[in-house]
Amino acid sequence: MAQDRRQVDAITARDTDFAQWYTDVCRKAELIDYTSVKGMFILRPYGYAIWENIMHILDAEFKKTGHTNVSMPLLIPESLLQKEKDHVQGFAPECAWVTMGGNEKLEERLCVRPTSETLFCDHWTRVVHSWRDLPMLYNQWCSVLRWEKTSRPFLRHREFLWQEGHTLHATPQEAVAETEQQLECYAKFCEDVLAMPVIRGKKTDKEKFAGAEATYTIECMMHDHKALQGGTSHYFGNGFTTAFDITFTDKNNQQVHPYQTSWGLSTRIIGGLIMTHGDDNGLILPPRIAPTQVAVIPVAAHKPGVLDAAGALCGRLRAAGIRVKLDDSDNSPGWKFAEYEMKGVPLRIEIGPRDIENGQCVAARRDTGEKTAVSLDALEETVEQLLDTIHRNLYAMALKNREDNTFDIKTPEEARAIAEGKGGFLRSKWCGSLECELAMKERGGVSSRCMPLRQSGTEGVCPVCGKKCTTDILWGVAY
RNA sequence: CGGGGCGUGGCGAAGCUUGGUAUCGCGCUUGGUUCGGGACCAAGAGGCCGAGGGUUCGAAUCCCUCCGCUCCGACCA
Repeated sequence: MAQDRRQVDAITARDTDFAQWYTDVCRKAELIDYTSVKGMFILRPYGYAIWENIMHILDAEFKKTGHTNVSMPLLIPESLLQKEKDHVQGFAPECAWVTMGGNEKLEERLCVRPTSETLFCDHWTRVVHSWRDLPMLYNQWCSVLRWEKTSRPFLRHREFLWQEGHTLHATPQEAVAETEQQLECYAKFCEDVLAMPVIRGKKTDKEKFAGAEATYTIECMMHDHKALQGGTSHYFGNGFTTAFDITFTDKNNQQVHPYQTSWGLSTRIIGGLIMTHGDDNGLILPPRIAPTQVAVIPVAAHKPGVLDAAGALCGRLRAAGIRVKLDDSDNSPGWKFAEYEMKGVPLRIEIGPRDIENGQCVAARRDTGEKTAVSLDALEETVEQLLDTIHRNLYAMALKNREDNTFDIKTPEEARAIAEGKGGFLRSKWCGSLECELAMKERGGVSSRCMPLRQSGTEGVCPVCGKKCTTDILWGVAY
């Protein structure tokens, strides 16, 4: 891997200062711009193009499982937000409020939605009557607002884009199955499209969503060994539906409360993408999500035949369904190489007079830097293979990073030593008590990430209280 | 919200201690030569120095207030 040579001075070296590297990449790859309001970010065309691809792919998946899109209001009356007490306690500290309409003070202040459970519930009280109305399988693509104190591009915006799925079911079993199905949908998406290995797990009571009965998560490890929650799926039981008095008549002619779920994935995942795959030369985008999969660079473009050959090559790739961009600007080839590396384009193709003579082009992989000559006779197949190889290599490298940095720990102090050193996921047993979880934070400096769905089933002892228990849990430092 | 660093053409910086005509690199524009890892030459354009107030004959520079960015904490599905 020829990655030790940094081509782009403008980007801080990743291992020198990871946080600065991250910010540099967001800016230099033209993903994001700052605005005059703290915590509000602009997704520039290239950044938004990544989100558009995420939307298209996920939206199609949601529709395969029967979900439909809706659009809910931006504002929530305070009285509505307060109907479920755990929920309002969780969100009230970070709500922004509208108090004026024109020049007049509003009778009741309105919260800018931080999440829309209450809006969906309010709607459902009016439209759900019979078991025949269930399940309700709704989703919306929108932005929400949370008044965060500190903000970072993609990882923590005050306003961020996401999708929030909200569903209602006749039985708890059905609702739990929905929660699990959507978690798996996110996990597959991360692995198969974003080349991000994830751990499917369940949050502890302390870490679960305000108002939820159970919260499921996919946890990803970033290159700096910190954890990022990639998406969540919640099972609500009938807590909200009881608080909002949503009822339906079941098959036995009984009035009962339905069971509810919600699940969300936000632009934060783009931050995860950057921190999972990026390197010293900038962003690296996995091929299946990259807005541009192949950048074609003509070399000595002024010489006869070069631009034509480059154009023909692009046409063939485009016809094969590959997202390709021809850069015929008058920047030098070297400038273009650096530019597309910074922007994480997975594959670059160079074509110059020498190649044309030999009936070939040169393909350069973004992940390894490796250059190979590609015969024009086998162009489409070779490019498709290379893109596929890049996806698998990115996944494998991310997985190796996670496996190499996951450690078994026996005490909170052992956890602290690792967390304060190189960091990583820390694996132990857990007795299930809040006291021990808090002690891990206090003495170990780590928070619980999740209890993996795939449990070993073995018996061990809680690292804090020493009680015998079987639950596997992962700890770590999170974004 | 606490502690540190920072704010000067589009970007990155120097100038501030010791007040006196706005400086450099990159980028941008035009023309020419180049073109296989961020090319070169020449000529240009572009800045009420984050905002507001004060001190002074005079403020990028000194003093106060505010805002923003950033890092570390706290907080945060």
